[in-house]
Amino acid sequence: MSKKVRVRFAPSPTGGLHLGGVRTVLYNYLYAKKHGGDFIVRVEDTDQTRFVPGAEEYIFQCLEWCGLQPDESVLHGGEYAPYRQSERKEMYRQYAEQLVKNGHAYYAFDTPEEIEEMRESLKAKGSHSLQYDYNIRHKMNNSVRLLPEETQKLLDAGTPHVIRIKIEPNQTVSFTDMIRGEITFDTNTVDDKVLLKADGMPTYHLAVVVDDHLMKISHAFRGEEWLPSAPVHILLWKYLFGVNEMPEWAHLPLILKPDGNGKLSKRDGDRLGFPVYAMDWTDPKTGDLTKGFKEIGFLPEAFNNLLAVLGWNDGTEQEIFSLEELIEKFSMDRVHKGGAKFDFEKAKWYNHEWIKKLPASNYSGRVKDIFIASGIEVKDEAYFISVLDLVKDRCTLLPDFVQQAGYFFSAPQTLDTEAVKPKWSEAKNDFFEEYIQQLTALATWDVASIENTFKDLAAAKNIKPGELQLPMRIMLVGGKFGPAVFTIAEMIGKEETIARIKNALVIFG
RNA sequence: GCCGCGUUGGUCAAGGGGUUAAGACGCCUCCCUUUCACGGAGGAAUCACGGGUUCGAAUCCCGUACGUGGUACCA
Repeated sequence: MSKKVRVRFAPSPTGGLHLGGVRTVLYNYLYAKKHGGDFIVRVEDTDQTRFVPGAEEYIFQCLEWCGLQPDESVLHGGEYAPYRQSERKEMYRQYAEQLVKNGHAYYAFDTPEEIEEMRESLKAKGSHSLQYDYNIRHKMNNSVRLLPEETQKLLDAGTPHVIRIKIEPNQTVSFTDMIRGEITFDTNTVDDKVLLKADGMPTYHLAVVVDDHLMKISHAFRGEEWLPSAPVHILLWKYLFGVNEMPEWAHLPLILKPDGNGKLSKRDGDRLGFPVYAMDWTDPKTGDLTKGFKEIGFLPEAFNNLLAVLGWNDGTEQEIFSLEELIEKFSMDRVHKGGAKFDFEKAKWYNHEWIKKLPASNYSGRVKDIFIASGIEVKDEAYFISVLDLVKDRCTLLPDFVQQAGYFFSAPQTLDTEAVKPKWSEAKNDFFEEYIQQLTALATWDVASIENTFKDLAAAKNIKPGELQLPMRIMLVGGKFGPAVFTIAEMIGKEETIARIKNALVIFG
């Protein structure tokens, strides 16, 4: 029972990486790391019709951004290679044949049209099951009905065929799910799933069992959408390798759309204006770009955090967790059974918390890129980071820094004159004219000097300093936001401060 | 239709026979700050429904409703 923990994430490289997928990765990763095990990524590319160029590389880029590196994968190697199912194609047939030999599977020669016909007639009869199962398999074109010679003849002639699992009726299949406990199925409701397709590729059902066995997977975590096909997998384990060898299962709850009902999909993100994919994904066929969490300005720390607690918590009031803490505290039995609606507002809150929590140097590189893209030049790295640290309380998404810190690097393009003009007066104008003089004469340029000069002069002019601070802020910042105004003056320097006041005076006057 | 799984404020959720049913997001009010945030104090808002079991049910059991997933030679 002291089997080494080995878990796997098995994506199908068909497009963008959905946040639910990332959460599955996360839970796998956390479980593996907590128990000193291995995290494997196996590419499930058995459907050649759904091959999408670039999708596989993209998935690994997403994992890298999240900091969830596999121990074994297509990219990272490992002793159970290859990790791409298309490259393991030859391995699967023998298991399928073995099942046929043992009477647990059979060859089926039905064409798609014939199957369609079968369903139509079943529907016409008012049957509530349209499945290819024990009820109808002896009426179909397969080796259950055919004589062995007939079957052999078709096989020899190279007739296209699949191999289907033969589900015995009137049985009960049950297993223990780490999250849901005992789950039971009646085999009468399970259909004869295709195991090996006509093109020789396995379906997911065969491949997942064979590969989990070959790769010595100890725990299999996947989305709840797989629950209905679990009995097929259990049976396969039973017939092929024995249920004692079977990994422990956990079916993770789904992530639902925020409004209405149903699984969260890319479409919902487009419709509601938030990302669903981890990173930007461009469909190579249509050229359509779908925005990712990374690109709209999320921090990987926040992304992991918010995903981890969407369906899990440690039982305390803690909400902010680093990856290390998650590894330490994660446990599958505290994962929820029910699906959770995704709340983008809360997601943003997590990012805000992480921006505040982390030193700006942690993400200054990314912010710098955003600045450059906005046409703002950053020359002094240390100054840049100190500015970011000063304003980070005001930023929820990385691009917010452009608004919140841009004026430290270039004078505001526009001034919020409406905030000043109604109360503007000759006296205030005089104050600033004279303030410029005094600032120019200032020996030391620091917050205290700038502020004291301001207050002394205001007192001398008999104007409340408060009435002058907002204009001063608009002059330097352009709007009603930002940290203490004298701190800003200190940081942008004497020359720049005076220049901005002068410029504003022209506009206000 | 059939099968599986689920259901605590608008959302994420703690609690698993006796609690004033935590906390967070969002919303509202106030304090701090003559900016915006941060921070702090407060507020509105919840156990899907119906039956049991029990002295006592959000908690256990059974139904119902609702939701959700599956029902492919897709994963």
